Amino acid sequence: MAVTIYDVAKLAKVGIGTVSRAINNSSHIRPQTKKVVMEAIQELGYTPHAIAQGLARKKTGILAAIMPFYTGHFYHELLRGIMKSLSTFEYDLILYYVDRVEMKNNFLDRTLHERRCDGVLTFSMEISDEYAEKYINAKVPIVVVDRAHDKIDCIQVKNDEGAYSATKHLIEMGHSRIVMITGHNNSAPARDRYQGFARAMRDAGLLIDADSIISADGLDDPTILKQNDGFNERAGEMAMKKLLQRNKAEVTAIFAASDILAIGAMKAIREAGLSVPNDYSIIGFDDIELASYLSLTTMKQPMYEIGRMAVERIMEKLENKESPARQVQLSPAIVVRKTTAKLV
Amino acid sequence: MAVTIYDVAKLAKVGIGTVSRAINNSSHIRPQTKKVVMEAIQELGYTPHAIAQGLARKKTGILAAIMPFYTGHFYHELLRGIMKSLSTFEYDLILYYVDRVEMKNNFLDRTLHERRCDGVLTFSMEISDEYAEKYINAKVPIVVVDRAHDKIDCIQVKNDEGAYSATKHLIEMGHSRIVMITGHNNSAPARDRYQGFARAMRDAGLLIDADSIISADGLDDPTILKQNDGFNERAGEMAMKKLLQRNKAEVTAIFAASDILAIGAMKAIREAGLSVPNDYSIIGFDDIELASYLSLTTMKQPMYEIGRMAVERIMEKLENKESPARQVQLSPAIVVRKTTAKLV
DNA sequence: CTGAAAGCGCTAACAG
DNA sequence: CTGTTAGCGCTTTCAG
Repeated sequence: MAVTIYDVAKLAKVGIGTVSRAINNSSHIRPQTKKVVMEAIQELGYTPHAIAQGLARKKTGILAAIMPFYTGHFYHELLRGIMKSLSTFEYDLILYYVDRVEMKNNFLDRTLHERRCDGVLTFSMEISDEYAEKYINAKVPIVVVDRAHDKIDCIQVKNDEGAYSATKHLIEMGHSRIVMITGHNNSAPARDRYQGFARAMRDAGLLIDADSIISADGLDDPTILKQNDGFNERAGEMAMKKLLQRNKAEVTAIFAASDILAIGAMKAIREAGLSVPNDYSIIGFDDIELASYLSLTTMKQPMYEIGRMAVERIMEKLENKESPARQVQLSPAIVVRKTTAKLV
Repeated sequence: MAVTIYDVAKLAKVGIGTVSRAINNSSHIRPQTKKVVMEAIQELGYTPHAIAQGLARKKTGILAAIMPFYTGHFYHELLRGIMKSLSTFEYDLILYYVDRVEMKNNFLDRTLHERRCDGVLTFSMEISDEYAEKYINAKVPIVVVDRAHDKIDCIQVKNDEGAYSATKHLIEMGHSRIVMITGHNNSAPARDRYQGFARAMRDAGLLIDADSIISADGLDDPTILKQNDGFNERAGEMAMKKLLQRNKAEVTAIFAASDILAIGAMKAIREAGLSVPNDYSIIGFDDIELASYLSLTTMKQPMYEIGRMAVERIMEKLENKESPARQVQLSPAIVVRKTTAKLV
């Protein structure tokens, strides 16, 4: 058997309570006593049993991160920010990867009841009012990333504003016939980004109608919708193909609601023998790693920063469970590369 | 306070032992009794306290994954395989992200002593004999991924064989002046891949000398080595620049020991006003996501599969701690895309 | 300041 | 089959 607090106590000739005080640097212990205990700990190579501590302290030192599976691009930076920040707080992270929607509630329930973690972070997942309430009642701190909820803490980018800036950039480049390519209409980012797009168009006095938007919903291939709310490469490709067939309209620019959609669209453009930005200017959203390699102009979401903030926020809530919910919104920044150009 | 096993016992009018039997589907319980208990559990919405279970059972239901930080590319697929497989076994995963080498031993020690997890997976990290021994003595199952050790379980790709195939592909395309660009000479994959490269050259009766390899070690910029053992984009770029300056040699093909190095090299080639595969054929190693977007010919490492196997192997060891260490090696497969061409 | 003792919530003998 | 009890290893009163 491994060495326990009793072994240390025996060797140091003190009670186990004193050992506990020594390792939890309690102030109620004489420096000299502490020294003796520490030496015994050294000698035996003792490390507290995390699970036993957890049970006694009623806290685990663990956070849960529930995130969707499909898109590696986005989440790596987020994770980096989270892990970096977490190490400051001496907390560990359990990863729950959701690859089918049905699993979502399962994980939410587990974090709610199993008490394996002290708090939870969710990513790009709608949280229903029902679950929001459950978390509040159970007093399990939660922060929702990349999605909004007015009753609980959340951090996300200003989707509306970002879409507005993206569209405005296109307009400033001289484009007036602009089409938005987007994912599943039902998803919150799709809706918010559409609002920003439409607002920018209206503000510039430009025409906007049903033909101004091609969403994954309208595409033939039904499997397209399944993956990542329709924000996938194939959806972008199919949407662009659809646009290319509608050759009547003199569209000159595309606002893609995600980089992946933009990449799919560019593929379709290339395959049609056309080129970017000569035939079409295109701007994406996210600034995933691929974007820089493909020189895609896009709206940058500060993923690393968001990850960091999410952790800091949840640590605050862990300190003070009564701290009222706070909705944080960050502004995405435009990154101009080579897929957008002045209309000649 | 949340509902405990005592509440359930009281409501079901049984002892807590019986409740325990019911939830752990023990065979020593009358179906009728079990039914009553289950109903009580339903009614109260009881979920066992994972930490308390862990303490009593002496197992946590958690695996630790210790992985390096810097390269998102490689690890996403690996994680997917792991998580997918893990869900089959009802195990959770704690992620330890190593972003400075000094942290490595810290995490190894923690998994060894803290007993927060039942087993550990390490990735792309050399495990010293000292630690290997510690794991064996402590009887904590470990499987080492993407690195070898003869005393403990490990899974990796045949680096030597992969490099051989890559080089052979170049040779079959008619190239004879081939240079290998690689990371830190000290890293095991760099060494193994060099062996494969050299063997292929020799087998084809081709010249191989000091000029045939440019490693990150020989590069001016010292920061290059820091990141990911010299397997980074900048190192690839600098190495290629160095080669381009050495214009005397009529090198026509490059074997890059990783895709990221290849991408860096291609950048340098492009910036020199040359092109791939016209001026240089280039093949990478890994088949990261970017590779397909950039049409890079490369050696594919079956990451998802490796992740799956790592989990399966560690579950076996969890079942049977005496199971002898096993070294598994998978063959990488060539993926021919557009950066390699016949020499004309 | 420090030792003893009472839990934390559950599992696993041990009787019956 | 089932209730009771003794831990699992640690924290935290509670006396002293």
